[in-house]
Amino acid sequence: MPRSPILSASRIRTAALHIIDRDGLDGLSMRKLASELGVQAASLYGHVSTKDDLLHEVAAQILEQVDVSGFEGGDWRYGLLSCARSYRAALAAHPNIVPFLAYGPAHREASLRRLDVVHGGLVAGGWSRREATMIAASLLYLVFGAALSSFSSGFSEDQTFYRDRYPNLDKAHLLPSVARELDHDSFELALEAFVTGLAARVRS
Amino acid sequence: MPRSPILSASRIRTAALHIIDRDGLDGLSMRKLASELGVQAASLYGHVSTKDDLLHEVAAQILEQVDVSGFEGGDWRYGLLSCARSYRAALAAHPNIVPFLAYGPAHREASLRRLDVVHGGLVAGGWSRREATMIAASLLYLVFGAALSSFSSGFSEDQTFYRDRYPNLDKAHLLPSVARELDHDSFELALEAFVTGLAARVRS
DNA sequence: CTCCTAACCGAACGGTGTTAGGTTATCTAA
DNA sequence: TTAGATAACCTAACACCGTTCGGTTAGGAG
Repeated sequence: MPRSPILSASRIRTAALHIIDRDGLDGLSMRKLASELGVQAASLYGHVSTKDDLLHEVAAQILEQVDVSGFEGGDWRYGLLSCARSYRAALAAHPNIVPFLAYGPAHREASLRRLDVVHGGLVAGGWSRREATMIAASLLYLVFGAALSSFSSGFSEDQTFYRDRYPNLDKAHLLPSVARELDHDSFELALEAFVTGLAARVRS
Repeated sequence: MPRSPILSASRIRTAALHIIDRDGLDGLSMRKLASELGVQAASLYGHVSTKDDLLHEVAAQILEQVDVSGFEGGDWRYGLLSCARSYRAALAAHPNIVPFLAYGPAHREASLRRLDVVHGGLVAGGWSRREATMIAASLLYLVFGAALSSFSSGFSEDQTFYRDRYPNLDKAHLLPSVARELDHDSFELALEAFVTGLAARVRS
């Protein structure tokens, strides 16, 4: 073999994700990525076919961490809760890439595999196929909505900005310092209310 | 006054939204926008400070259509349901701009004004301020999640793609032809389950 | 020692958002 | 009627982007 490679698909993926986490999705450029790897931009294309493709690979890597094993016990409620929490945790670890992840989850192998498990678990739990599809979709709504429109990255650090303008919002709990906790609690509230509502529906 | 203007902020906004609806968010460039307005790209900057700013103006215009008057009757459940439906309808009318809309809704004047109303309506309905904040956040999760990770733009038209690969997903109801209806029904399911779950919580 | 070949580089193409400075057309004031 | 003011638009350019083509280089295989 000629020349030992200093690049690899895995190293590129790792560096790309690091840049995205640090500089945002728009902060990732092939030139910057190459530069941080000690290489010229053109060299990347020996390992990655396209920037879009690279992003999909990074996306798949993140989605691999979503755990749907909670459905194995046969309890669809526990399956739903644990899967949603795992999903959210995976997204919350890399919030900057969520907008990309949210675009067309149904085209992603890793996403479909998990969706299939969720769907199967729901049907096994007594839901119709159509209902299972809708519930799985709702789960994605919640998870992606929570990861995307989170408070953490939403409100200004300057509390006085909200004072007088929005009488109901001028509260300390909107400060970014507690926003992370609020995001978590809001997601838990939404998730539990959703599952509770589903359970109520199955009983009637 | 010199020379009658052929450009205006409003005309630019309208054309921009039209391009976004037709060609997607990435399909909007200042040069293309200018071209469709019969003008050179630089001319746009007399009416719009920045492309990002233009997008925010378009976003605000869309958010203005969200109706939160449902809270006026004093019934927080109805308020929540009607506001969520109105919100989703506004987003679903222009799905391509949703990824931009989802990014930092808390920085947008129009969004905050509505959030304030929702928050107030929930507090008036007996929820604590913190609970009201979390419920409002949950509502955004649902609405943006539904608008963003919708089935309509998710699954392949080619049904055979899913056959054998994902045994639980190989169903006719995943076809894009019915995906729009499925999206709507899934959102309704999620929304009603969520509100039902909240009502159950308030009763206990 | 030579050849082969994979890994990387330099330079370029067409595209992007944005800006500085110049032109043009119309309205106002003398 | 004409001169000036000025808003609206344009030309040209900058720095960046993703991507490609053709070349160079380093190291193992014969």
